[in-house]
Amino acid sequence: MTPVTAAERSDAARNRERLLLAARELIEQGGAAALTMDRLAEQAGVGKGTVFRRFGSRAGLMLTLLNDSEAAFQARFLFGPPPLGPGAPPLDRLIAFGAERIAYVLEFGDLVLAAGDASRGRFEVPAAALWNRHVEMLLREGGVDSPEPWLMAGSLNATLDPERLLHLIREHGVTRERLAASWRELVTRLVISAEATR
Amino acid sequence: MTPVTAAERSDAARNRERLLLAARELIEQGGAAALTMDRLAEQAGVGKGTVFRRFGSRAGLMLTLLNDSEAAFQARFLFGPPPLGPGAPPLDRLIAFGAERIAYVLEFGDLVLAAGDASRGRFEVPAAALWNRHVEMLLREGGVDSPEPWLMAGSLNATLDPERLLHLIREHGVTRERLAASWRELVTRLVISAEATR
DNA sequence: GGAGTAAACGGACCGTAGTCCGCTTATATT
DNA sequence: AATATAAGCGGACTACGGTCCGTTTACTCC
Repeated sequence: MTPVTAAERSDAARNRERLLLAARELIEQGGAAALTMDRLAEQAGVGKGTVFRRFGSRAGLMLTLLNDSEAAFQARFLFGPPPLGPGAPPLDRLIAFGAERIAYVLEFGDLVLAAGDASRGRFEVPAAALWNRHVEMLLREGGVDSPEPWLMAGSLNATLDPERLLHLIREHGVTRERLAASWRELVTRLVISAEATR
Repeated sequence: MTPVTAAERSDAARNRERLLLAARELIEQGGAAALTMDRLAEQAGVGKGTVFRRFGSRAGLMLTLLNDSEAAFQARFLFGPPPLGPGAPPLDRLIAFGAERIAYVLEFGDLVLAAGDASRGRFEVPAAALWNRHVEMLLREGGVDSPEPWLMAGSLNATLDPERLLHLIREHGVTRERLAASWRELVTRLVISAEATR
């Protein structure tokens, strides 16, 4: 039986495994900065062209490396237990969403940063569209009836920009808790404003 | 009389003029993308090392090129006529501030983008600290008593991130007016929330 | 098994930002 | 005017991300 999508050639599959393994090794040793495309190719015993054929760009590679944890994060806010997942009041879910994003950025810092370096900008990340829709939905449920909910949600998400968060943490010593509290204040005020004008 | 700060050597001054002139020429011809450090050095008839000695980095050069217009912008919101400058209600000034920033980013698009590429991140831009303080002040005057006004102001400014704005405009066809309206809605809701909890 | 073919491969190559260091020159001092 | 010196200069050099294209190889069909 011929597969609908052409099957991956065996050498391609083998090289993908090698590359992913080598990438994780390099990062474990020297952080994301130590992962250059040349070194990766060498470490994996593969030509440089192969690396780019596989992942498109350095940012694409980082995205692939983050894929699992990103999927897990998405599953948690889409289907997981409250307050992050469904079942809790929208404001609580919004607050939890921000706190979890901050924790996520903190955990994978450099990787997330490097993943955002795609030439077409860090707003092309497919996941970003999902976060936007999620925040948009929670805002609407929270009574924040915006004429342009998509833009409003985008504004809120811009607030969680990894570069900004990491800059505040690393250069200004701001703690994760303070960032989460600031996010909480922001979204709470929005919901309050919706209640006030009802 | 010896100047307090060592005077600039005459050849250095001459080269600075040459470089700035050449930079504006290159940008006029082919946009910011056409300004590479090698080309700039060649066009100005100086060595590459001189370019970097003068401006530190490509981002530093862009910052220098933007210096005048940035100073003008600052003067307008600090001392200019209302509603941007002092004299108008804080909410009106906030709204105007966002609208003007958006217009600014739109006008100098690529330059602003390139200026944010500094290795140490686009939050080191000295001007950013000023915008933050300004927004912080307007929030306080508007009754938004935040436990961490600095972070709250930073969040709002993150919303005006040039990369985000330009992405929305260029890739999604969002107009300046819609962006300004979204900003207006955001800050208005914050002020409303302050009034509601008074 | 052999031939045909499209996918995958590899590494030389390019353009870029940024560094380094031996040389040059403007300026201050006498 | 001669000298000293530190600021300035230039361009070869490096590291990096990304592209290109001639060559190799896994799979398919007979």
